[in-house]
Amino acid sequence: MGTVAKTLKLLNYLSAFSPEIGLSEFARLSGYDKASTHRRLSELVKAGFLEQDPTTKAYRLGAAIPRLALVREQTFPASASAMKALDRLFAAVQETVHVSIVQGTAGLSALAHIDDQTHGNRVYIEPADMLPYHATASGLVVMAYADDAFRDQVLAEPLSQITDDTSTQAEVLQVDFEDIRRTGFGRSEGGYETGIYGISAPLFDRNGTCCGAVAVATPKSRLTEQAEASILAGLSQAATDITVAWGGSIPAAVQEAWMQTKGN
Amino acid sequence: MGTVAKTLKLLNYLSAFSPEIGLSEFARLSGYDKASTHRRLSELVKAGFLEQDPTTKAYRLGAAIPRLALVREQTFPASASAMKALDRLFAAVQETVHVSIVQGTAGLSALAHIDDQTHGNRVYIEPADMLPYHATASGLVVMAYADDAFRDQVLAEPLSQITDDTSTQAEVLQVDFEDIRRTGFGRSEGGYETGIYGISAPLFDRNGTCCGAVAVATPKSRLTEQAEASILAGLSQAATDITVAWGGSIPAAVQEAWMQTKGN
DNA sequence: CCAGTTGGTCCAAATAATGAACCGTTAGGA
DNA sequence: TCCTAACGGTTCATTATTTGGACCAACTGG
Repeated sequence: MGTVAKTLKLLNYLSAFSPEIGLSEFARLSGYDKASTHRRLSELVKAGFLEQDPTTKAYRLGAAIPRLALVREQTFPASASAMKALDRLFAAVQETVHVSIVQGTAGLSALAHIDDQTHGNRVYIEPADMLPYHATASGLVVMAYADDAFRDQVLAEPLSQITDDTSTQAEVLQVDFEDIRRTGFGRSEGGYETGIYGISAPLFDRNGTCCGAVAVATPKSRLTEQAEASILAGLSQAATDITVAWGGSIPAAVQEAWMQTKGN
Repeated sequence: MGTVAKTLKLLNYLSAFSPEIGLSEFARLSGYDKASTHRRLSELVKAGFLEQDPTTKAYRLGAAIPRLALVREQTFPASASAMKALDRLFAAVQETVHVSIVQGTAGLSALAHIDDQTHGNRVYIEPADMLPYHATASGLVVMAYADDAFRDQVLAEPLSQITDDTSTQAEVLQVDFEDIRRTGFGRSEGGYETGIYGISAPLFDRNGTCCGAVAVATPKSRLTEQAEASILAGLSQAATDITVAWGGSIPAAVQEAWMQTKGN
């Protein structure tokens, strides 16, 4: 692994749950010594990717981040266009919805979300949280439409048991992937949070690669047949809208799968 | 310069004007050979900071960027809180307004902006664009309140002549800085764009460091005495609001300077 | 068909990263 | 009060990585 990769990996330890981390903690998390870790952190600070609290000495994400995000969003308004489609989807299903994008083999991260505010029993999405591929509807649908090399790489690493219902065996997941490819929708029943049912549809970039997913999360109790039909229709519409807005197109195989599934 | 710094510098060549750059162009811009540049770009792609168009082979900002931006914005909602203050400022002055933050010695970058839509003759802000310290009202006010080491570092590099009215002599700027510290407001008359008058106020972080600026840009023709008084009042209010929202506070010296200036 | 461009690769030489041991400081406990 | 253990940070001989000239294949315009 190159020096740059080791250095940038440090940024991944920062999250909404631990937005500030000190030197020793970084060293422990990364498995490197304090000297190397300190030099790496200093370089990230110099580049504006981190900034250091002068009193607590802890490191947090720096000013270069929002700048680069603006450049990307202005060039390629992924977030804005996703939000428009999410608005429509939310209006149709009245449940928590979100769009997430592939972050290498590490997982998916939520790019945009609308939280259900109407029901008492609702699902929250933690934005910028890394979602595991094997335990979420979004992750499963991305895996199902990813190329073999990517899938093998993800499955090669140990799959964490997040809830009692998480599938951690590659063989079981392979069967799930076939189901997903047949229906065009990903599903996860309590694999990430107990009692939460997730349904997802894949997003494709201009190269035809599956680069993310749009998903609805709902307590299983509210998932009537009628609600599910509305969710499936909304998801395929949203996935198409977002994919087109991103310059891609839905593969014919996926469109056919959707037609068949919704026809039932 | 460390390998990481050289690698991350590549990201700075991407902007709203050239959102995609190829290998040879990167090598030319960075002054390094193609072999090293290629390895660096590949590492950034692996880390998700860049992605490569498989047909044109050009590199653009990757999916890791929006994720980190969300983490930062969720931890520390700089953009959201700035936007609230900008809304009020815009309502008061009815001219193009923006908030920009320090990006090391490279310049300032716009974090949020509201463009004037009402007038025929209006000023546009290019978000995520790097604003030079010596040629903008925002840059000048930051320089005036920066520590000597930072100011010397910026002035040590050659100052580009952007318009005919740009001041490029350090001695002239030093006088400007004294004016700014006396009034509490930065000013630039056509230094960045001919005919545009900029007025700015400094923002301070929790360490008391000047970390950005809020500014109003207007055609000089609309800058009546009355309009200017309204702008100065709006700017000091907005600067205070944003600084407080960011966990900082306006130094007493700046508050006094504002009082005196507005009292005239 | 050539000259000049593009993206990308190879490998010996040059350079930068590494980490055990170290320092100064702070915080808590006996 | 002392003692211990944590913290952030630094030093420097050892070690591993980066570097860049030369090279290749592919494409483009004359």
